[in-house]
Amino acid sequence: MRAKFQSKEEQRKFFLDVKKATKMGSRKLSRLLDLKSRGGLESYTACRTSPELSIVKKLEELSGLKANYEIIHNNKNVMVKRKIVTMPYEEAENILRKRFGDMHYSEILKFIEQDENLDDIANKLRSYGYRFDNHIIVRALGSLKLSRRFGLLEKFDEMGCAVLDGYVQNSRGSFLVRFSLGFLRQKLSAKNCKIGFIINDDYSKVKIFPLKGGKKLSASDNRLLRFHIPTRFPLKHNSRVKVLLNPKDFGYSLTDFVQDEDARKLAHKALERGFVIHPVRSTTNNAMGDIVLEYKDRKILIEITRFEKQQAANWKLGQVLLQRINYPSFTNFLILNKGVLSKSHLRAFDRIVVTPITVDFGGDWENRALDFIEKSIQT
DNA sequence: CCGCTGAACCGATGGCGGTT
DNA sequence: AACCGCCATCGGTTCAGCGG
Repeated sequence: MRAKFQSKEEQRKFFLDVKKATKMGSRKLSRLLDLKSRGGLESYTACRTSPELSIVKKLEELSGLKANYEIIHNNKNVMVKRKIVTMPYEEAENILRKRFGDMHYSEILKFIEQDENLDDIANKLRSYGYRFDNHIIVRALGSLKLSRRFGLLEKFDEMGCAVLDGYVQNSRGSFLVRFSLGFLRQKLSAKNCKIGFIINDDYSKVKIFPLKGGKKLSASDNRLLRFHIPTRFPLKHNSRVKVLLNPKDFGYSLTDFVQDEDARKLAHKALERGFVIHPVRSTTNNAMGDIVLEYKDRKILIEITRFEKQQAANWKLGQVLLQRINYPSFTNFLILNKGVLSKSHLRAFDRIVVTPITVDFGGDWENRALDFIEKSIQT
């Protein structure tokens, strides 16, 4: 059983008062109470833990003082819960600057960036002649480390970012965010890519960025990438977040992220002509066609198919209808071979406002398609 | 005040399986 | 290929206590 004081201050005051009243320090008091050492009394005085009830009672008897507390049954410790809580960044910076000075503080930051072990850093500081309480300093160091990782030092900026679908799940005390980016998976895991992340205000978007000394962006299986987010961030089990990343940060461009090969070719040419690639990546799942371009405030959804049989037109018709329904504000095009569409197909595409562009997929088909798109948008 | 240590806890990482 | 559910293990961080 433990004694729970009203506040840490009251607890500290009680132990100090007892020492004063009895004219004894922790050493003598511990001996009197038959304690193994005086460590416990020190911890109680420093409010690291809430005190054992029997000890408080004996101290009350000894000193004649009355303590104000409630009794906690079957609870080992009520004051300091066994839950890992990171020190706020500002507090950590304050403590470290005050204790080690600006110069050594920047050196500490360097150690953190190099992902040095916290104990190693503490020991290095000791080797400089500093003396300090591990309990506080290592926590402060841990705070610096995590604050960097959690993007607490960055501003949320989604300029130039690709937007991907992420899935959140609980995973033994932390959230696991997974997202699909097939081609990048192998490259990033080969590079042993470390990342930090930053979450926007309404917790709907997570931006990741490469960070030395960050956490690993690891592969979940053959296809998915994933990373952990601590439970201190209010995400939800089995929910979705948008995962944002700037391809440039990772040494890629947005066109590299285009999944379909023909669409990627088209995207390259389109960029040269002043089109912009829509940040939300087209996948088979979001029915956003093969690529979405932006041009003069228009969003242009393009589906590309090399099919030559007429049956293929039937199912493309269904596919683009789905795209029209999901993204009614977009302007839709279908790039395909000549002679695939019958007259009734043409009427159908016209009805659902999708413009077919026929090409031969040879020579410079990309620019010819883009010519067509530019022209049809201007009218 | 300070420093050390064992252990609890949790995050990171490696998987597996299955469905759409 | 994307989506989803879950497990096991390992090792780093933090806590609580002991003691200089």
